Amino acid sequence: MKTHTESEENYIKALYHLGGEKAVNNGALAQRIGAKGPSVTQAVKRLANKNLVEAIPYKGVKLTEKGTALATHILRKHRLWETFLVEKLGFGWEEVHDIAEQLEHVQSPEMVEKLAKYLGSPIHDPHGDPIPQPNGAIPPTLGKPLQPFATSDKLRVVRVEDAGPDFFTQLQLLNITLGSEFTMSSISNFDSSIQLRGADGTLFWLSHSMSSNIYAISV
Amino acid sequence: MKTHTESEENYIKALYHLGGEKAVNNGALAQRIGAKGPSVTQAVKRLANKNLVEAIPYKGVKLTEKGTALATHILRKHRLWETFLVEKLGFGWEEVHDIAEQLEHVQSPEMVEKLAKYLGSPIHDPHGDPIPQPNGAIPPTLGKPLQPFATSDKLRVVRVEDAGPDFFTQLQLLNITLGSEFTMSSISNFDSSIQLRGADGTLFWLSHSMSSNIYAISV
DNA sequence: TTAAAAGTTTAGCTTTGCCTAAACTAATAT
DNA sequence: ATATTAGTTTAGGCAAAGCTAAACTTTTAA
Repeated sequence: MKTHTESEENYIKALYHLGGEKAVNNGALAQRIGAKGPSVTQAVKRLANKNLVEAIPYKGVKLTEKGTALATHILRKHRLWETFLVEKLGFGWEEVHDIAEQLEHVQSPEMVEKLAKYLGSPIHDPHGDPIPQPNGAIPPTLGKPLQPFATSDKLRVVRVEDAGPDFFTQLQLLNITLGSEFTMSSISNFDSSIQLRGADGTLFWLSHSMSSNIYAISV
Repeated sequence: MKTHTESEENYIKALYHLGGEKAVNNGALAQRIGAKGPSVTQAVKRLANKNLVEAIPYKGVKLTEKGTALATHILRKHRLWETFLVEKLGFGWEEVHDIAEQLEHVQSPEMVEKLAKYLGSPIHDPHGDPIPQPNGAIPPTLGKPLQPFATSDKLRVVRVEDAGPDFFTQLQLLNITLGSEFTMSSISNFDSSIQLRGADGTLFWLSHSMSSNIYAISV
């Protein structure tokens, strides 16, 4: 049974995030991985030899079916571990990404499934992102940004973008977590900032850059 | 902040198990690591450059204080993860070693301490082996083999050696786990096999090779 | 005490994975 | 339409980590 290096897995993950099915160019991949162009060209060759990607020189790279399957499996592990770190160990949202990045490379199919069961077979991680299922199926990505909602709509926060530590700190200050419910109070025509009313009646404003990283559903 | 490769950590761990303070020779280390002599000689040089070991050519290698500290920290992680895998995920004794071997390389001091707390700050792992504490202190190694006990002594199993999958299977068949209590029924002068009586009155024999891997205390 | 056997190190090769500098291809702007 | 710029790939280097074969110590046995 073939196994993959961490570097290989990181390239596969990057390709999945950047393109999914579509082709990705050298530069984008290099930036994402944090390596230089030639290193990427070389790495892509190794991946192509293992039938994880298809590459056309000067044009771009894309995942094969095999590569996509590997990517979703790694993503499953990543998001299960993030769930573990937050729900069981008490880490904050913002702290778990780097640790999960290490844990996702641990190889043990039995452990992954036991972990999933232990966590209650979740289908969304602590950020609200879908957790790929054992068969590779991806649960629906929940919610839409706040802009489209209309005044006096009731909404529940179901997902947040990973927009860096400062974003998470701000969420914490505003007491916004997954599952929080609000009523749409008003939208500024000037700068697209949004006013929400909390369950306890408190009113507050969200800048556009905050609200565009917060996803909600109607309730 | 310096970090170490997995290979380096594996050598440090091997040295700790083989020698502790004392010097270890090339051959023993090679066997333990599963590499050939020249690879070991080379690896030892890298470790010496980082002040993790002291080596005298043709004589042997031993851990420095820094190396020992690293070894106990890795061992702490290993045994905490084993505890997690057994207590929380429901793995059997025999299955956890290889997975813990991967998990022990994950770097996150905060996670280690949160994990420890989550597990109830254990001082012994599922095999009864002591878990090094954050300051490097090693809790006492519990129990002694069964031979020294006298007929009609009451004893509790507190530790088992990792003597391979077949050993664990046999323990399972005999219904022996950590905490099991028995009465010493008799000892054969012929082949040193031992007869125990279980709490439920059942009598059974243990071969010498079984009993010498089982450690108990008087109760 | 010296010769053979056993163990260790050096020398030199391989792959992974990263780098810089130079060559090459593609895109864009006059 | 061509020349410059931007992006990509080759060429050649380096470190980690493994290997085999050959050289060199150390130990053991005649």
